[in-house]
Parts: sequence; C-alpha cells; structure tokens
Amino acid sequence: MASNLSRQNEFTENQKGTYTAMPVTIKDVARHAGVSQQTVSNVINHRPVVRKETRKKVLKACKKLGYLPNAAARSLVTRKSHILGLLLVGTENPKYGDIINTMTSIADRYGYSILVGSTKRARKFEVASINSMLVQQVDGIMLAANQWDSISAEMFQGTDTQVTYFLNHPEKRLADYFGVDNYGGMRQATTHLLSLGHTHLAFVRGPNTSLALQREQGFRDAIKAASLPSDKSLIIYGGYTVEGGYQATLKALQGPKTHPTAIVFSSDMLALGAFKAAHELGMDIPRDLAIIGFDNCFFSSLPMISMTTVGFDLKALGEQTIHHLVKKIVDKNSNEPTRYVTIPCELIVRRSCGAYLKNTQPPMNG
Amino acid sequence: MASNLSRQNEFTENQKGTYTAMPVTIKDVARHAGVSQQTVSNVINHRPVVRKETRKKVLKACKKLGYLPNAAARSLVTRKSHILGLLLVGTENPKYGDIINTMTSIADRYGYSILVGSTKRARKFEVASINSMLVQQVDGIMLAANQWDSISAEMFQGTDTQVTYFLNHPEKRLADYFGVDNYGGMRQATTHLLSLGHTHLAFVRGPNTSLALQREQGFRDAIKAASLPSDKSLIIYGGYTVEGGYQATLKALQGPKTHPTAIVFSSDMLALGAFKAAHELGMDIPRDLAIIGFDNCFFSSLPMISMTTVGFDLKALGEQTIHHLVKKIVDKNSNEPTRYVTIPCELIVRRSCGAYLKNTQPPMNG
DNA sequence: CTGAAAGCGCTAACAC
DNA sequence: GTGTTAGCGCTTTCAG
Repeated sequence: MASNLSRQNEFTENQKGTYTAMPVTIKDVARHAGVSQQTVSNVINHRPVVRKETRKKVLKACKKLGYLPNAAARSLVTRKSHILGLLLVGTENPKYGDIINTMTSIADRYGYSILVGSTKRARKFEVASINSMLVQQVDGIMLAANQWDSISAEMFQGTDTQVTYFLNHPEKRLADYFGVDNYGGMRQATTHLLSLGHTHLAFVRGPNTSLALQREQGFRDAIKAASLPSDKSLIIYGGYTVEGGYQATLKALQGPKTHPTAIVFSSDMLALGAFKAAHELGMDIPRDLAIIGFDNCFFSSLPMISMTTVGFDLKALGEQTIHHLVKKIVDKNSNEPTRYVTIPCELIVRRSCGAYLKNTQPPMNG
Repeated sequence: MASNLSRQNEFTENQKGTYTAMPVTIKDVARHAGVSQQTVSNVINHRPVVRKETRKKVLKACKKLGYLPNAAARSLVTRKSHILGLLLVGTENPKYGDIINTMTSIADRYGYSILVGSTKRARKFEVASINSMLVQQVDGIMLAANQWDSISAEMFQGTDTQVTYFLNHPEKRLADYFGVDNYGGMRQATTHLLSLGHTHLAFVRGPNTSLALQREQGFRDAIKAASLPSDKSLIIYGGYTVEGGYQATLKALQGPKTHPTAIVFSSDMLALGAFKAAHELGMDIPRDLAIIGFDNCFFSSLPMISMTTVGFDLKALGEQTIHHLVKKIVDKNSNEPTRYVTIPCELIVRRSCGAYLKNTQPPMNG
C-alpha cells in the first residue's frame, strides 16, 4: 500500500471556476510515472509481473502524489469490500469491548476492517443492522443472534455476503456457528458447588438467547445428575444487568421456599448483583452464600470480588471464527459443510464459591 | 430503503456455462417495473419527483426482487461513503465498550456506520489504521491521538475525509477536538481530598496522552493552590492497567518519603489496583487510605468497591462530536473555525475517599 | 415528471 | 511486460 504522512494535491478547476482539491487517482499516478493505469494497478496489488525499475518509478509517483487507492471503486469491480460486519446484542457486558478489540485485531491480520453494530436485543434493530451492512457490501457478517427463534440468516439468501453466527445462534441452523461450550461450562460449575456439599441451589438465568439457554440447561442437568429433587432448585430470571442479578438474588433469598445456600449466575455481571444483595442483607460471601459466575470478566479476579467463574479463550474463538469466515469468502464455492464449533471452558475457582473456606487460604492471585 | 427478509434471485449464465446468483441491480428493478434507472434511483433516494403510482410500482419491484442498493457504487459517484471511523487507543478500559456502543447508536441516527480501529498505543498502528480508513473512504474520523506529539492529523491534508480529535488530542491543534474537562475534574477531586484534611497526597499518572496529562495538571494545580509544599506530593507512573495501579500504590506506600494518606488515580482502572495493594498490606480503604478515581466506570458504584470518582456525560459528548463532524461533512465548505470543546465533569462522592467516615453512613445507592 | 448518456476509480481480459 | 478497452452499479447531467 502506498505511503502516507505527506499528501500533495493536484488542483483542478471546476465548472464554477473555483479550485477544489481532487483526490489523486490511479490515472494521475500513471501519467506521472509515464506508464499505463494497468501497470500502476499491478504494482499496487503486488502482482509480480512488473519490472523492478518500473515498479520503483510507480512507487515514487505514488508517494510524490500521496496516492491512496479508492476502496469503493475497487470493491465495485472485485465484489469484495474487505469489510467484515460484527453484530452483537448489546453493550451492558464489559466483555463487549474485549470482543470488539480482539476481533478487530484478528481481522486486521487477515486484511479486513470491522464494521460494528448492535441489535439492542430487538428484532427491528437486528434487521436494520444487517440491512445496513449488506448495503455496505460487507464480505461477511459475524452475527450474535438476538433470539432463539431468529430467522435473520434468511436475509443472506441470494447475497454474496457470508454469514456465521457468533456467540449466539438461533434454533434453525441455517449458518455456521462459533461459540462457547456454555452447557459444559455451567454443568461443571454447578457440579463443583454440589461437590462442596450444597443441596439447595438457585440459578439466575439470562435472556432468551442460545448462550443463556445452554447455560441454564447445564445447571439443570447437573442438578438432575446429582439426583437432587428438582423442587430443591430454584430458577429465576435475571436478564443481563447487575441490577437484574441483584433483584434475582433478593428473590431467591427471601422467597417462601427453603433458601438456597449457593447461587449460580448466567454471567459475571449478574453475579455482581449478588454482592450488592448480600451486602444489604448483611450476609457474607462465601460464608453465608456461595456464588459462581460465567465469563471471567476482568473484575472477577479483583481481591474484593474474587469470584469463581467459568472462563474461555476469546482470542482462540475469534481466530477460528474469522479464519473460517475468510476462507468461505475467498474460496467462493468451496461447498464446505455447515460448521458448528464450540470452544471449551475452564472453571476458575476463587473465593466466592467457598471452596477455600474450610481448608486453606484463597490463592495468591486472588 | 428497500425491504428485506425475502430475497429472490435472478440467475445468469456466465462464460463457463454454470449458473451463479448475481446481485439484483437498479437496472433489474427498472426493467421489472417498466421504468428507467433514473426513476428507480429517485424512488430509492426519496426524491419527491416521482408520481405516486410509479413509486408504488418501483417499490413493489424492489421488494419482489429483493433489491439492495450497492453502497460502493453509490459512494464512487457521490464521494460519500456514509461511514465514520472511530479510532481509539486501546481496550484495557471497560469504558471502551460503552464508547463504541454509544457512538454507534448516535451515528446510526445520523445515517452513518462506524468502522472501529485501535492504535494499540503505537504510532505504527495509528498510521496504519488511519490509512486503512482513508482507503475505505470514510467520510470522517474520530481520532483519539496516541501521543501528545502525534502529527497524524497531517495525513488528512488533501483528503476529503474530515477529522476530529476525540477524548485525546495532540499538542498541535490541527483539527477539532471533543473531549472531557479532565483538568477541572481532577482538580476538583483533589481539592475534595484536601478539604477532608489530607496533607500528604500521591498521584498515580497515566500514559503520555493529553487526557492523562491534563488530569495530572489538575492534581498539581490543586496542590499548589492549597499552598502545600510540593515535596509532600508524590507523582508516580501507573499506566492504564489495574496491575499498573497496584504497583504504583505499593511504591507510594512503601517509599522512603512520608507515606501519603490519600491517593488520586488518573483512572478508575488504576484505582482498582489500590484495592489490591491495600488488601495485601492489610490496610482498609478508606480508613487507612483514601482514594479517588476518574471515569465513573460501572464497577465503581458496586458496594464492595464504592469508589469516589469523576464522571461525565459520554452520550452528550458523543452527540456533540458526531453532530459537528457530520455537519462538516455535509456542508463541505462551511469554513467553520476549528472547535475545541470539553464537556464538564462531576465529582461523585462514594465511600473510598473517606468523606462518610466520620459523619454518616455511605449513601444508599453505594 | 421521465429517459438516455456519461462517467466516478478501479480491475479484468486481451492485444501487442 | 505493458497498453487498450470495457464495464462493475450507481448518480448526475441534460433532453424531452
């Protein structure tokens, strides 16, 4: 790609007789270097069919004029924009920033830019965002489906744009999916609490996405596998905010049933609400209440939180997602089967689950 | 804009005799509706020069064929991509996600998409990102300058792309700037600690950005205004991570000088490190050490953190930034003077500064 | 109000 | 290796 930092202009006279800066085109470079447009194009695109001296001459002209290729023009003929869409559900979770940054970095290595969007958890916005990205000619979209019954993948029928579900997928498997083993992670977390002797557990569930539904199922199956009577477990809706987790915790601890001694949360954000609730009720975590979250957000390792949670390798997930998506974009008609990938999870034991209560100190790194 | 959800295709035979789906163009719609391309274009762009019946006919054909306009083609002739670049320094701060989401929402209201990038705090990446966005023909860039001595605004000379600095600006005021009153906010925070009776304060400073330098100056001037001998204040580099704040706090509390009784941090993230350090040293915040952060990150209001901090209205800032940027894009040659805007800050007093130590309870909302 | 023609900046196909 | 030509899908003249 042409260099930068210095951009000289050519000024051309327009109809009104005023002078305006016109962007430098491949034509200008060609004229300046005394070669044809095609040759300039060959140089810019690193096609090894240009003589060394010619290439040098062209490069020099590019620099001199401050030439930058026009992606729109290129996109129009190649039918490739080198833009990828990343459509997530919302921003409440601080993991959002991590994800965008991770994906942007990886995409960059593959030569793609990232256009971000949020579905705001509403079908209307999901459709509008996809439409907008389609219009912008993104080569591919990584889509976190809003709802379990989303049919947004159908919007890509007849389009050049490749689509893969990311983190969330709908019921109908109309496209590839790259996500996390939410089920396995949550089942392991729940089993951990059971092994610590808890017999009354509650689960605070998230919104109606595949991700949250899988986590819930992991909890249910762990309870079932332990042969605990199902009425001894409590399932409460919490949504995806700290406030939601707070309300749900209060409900669990103040309801008519026998109160749980441990609560599993669909996310770290929800679990934070438990700290607030416990604080108000004068309860100590983990002495009076054991809790486990999911996501391994950065705050979970802080000493005053020290939350047991389930982690996963976001970078690896992003790498696989983009790698596969780009492959599908490049090998236009490599009729690969629909892929359905989940990366494994890891239980990260800290203080909040009470595992360190009886025996030793919490681990040094909080 | 044309509707969606259903996209039928036309299949055309290519040279090799295989059939491939070709995207529906304005031509196809025109033929189908029995009108000219121009008329279709007029309909799509809501130009009020088309008869009602004709418009209806065209819209129907759009829907039937699943037509979506091609932004690349449009951009090529209008010289407007309707894409805005948002270039931030990094992602360590969870505020990052907030910012992207806020800016995406606002831009959407103005009819623009957001292309995100990260400078990774290195000039090399800053230049590469800007270049990439320029190639993609973004209409404007909101740029958080890496360094105080950045000259990246010069890259826009001779370009159609409008640029405004955002959150951070370099020393040379080559472009508009929209940011936060970092100086005033930090000065107020420091003065607050002084009013609580502290005479030995430390400041943990951030990286070499305008934002961090302004915050540092706010601290220095507050100390100076209180006529405290400057050797009674300690300034330590912390960077931008929790770990950096932790190390800096240890340094402040274990140095040869008289130890500070209060520490001001350049950001909430840095201030979190103080909790870790205090925890290790067996000190209580705020009893043994008062701290104040900056940013009002979501975690600062949690009861087990309850951090006194400085907040600002990100939405208002984003709105002003994009409003102005879009105005400059649309009014191509409205020779407005370079604007330099900072939005005000607000001190949010919670438990960590010790203001509630002697008198009353901490506020109910943590 | 509608239609025909030109051209945005670039790459692809084919001569030379 | 290099130059010429055509055309991607759209908007913008300018005639009618």
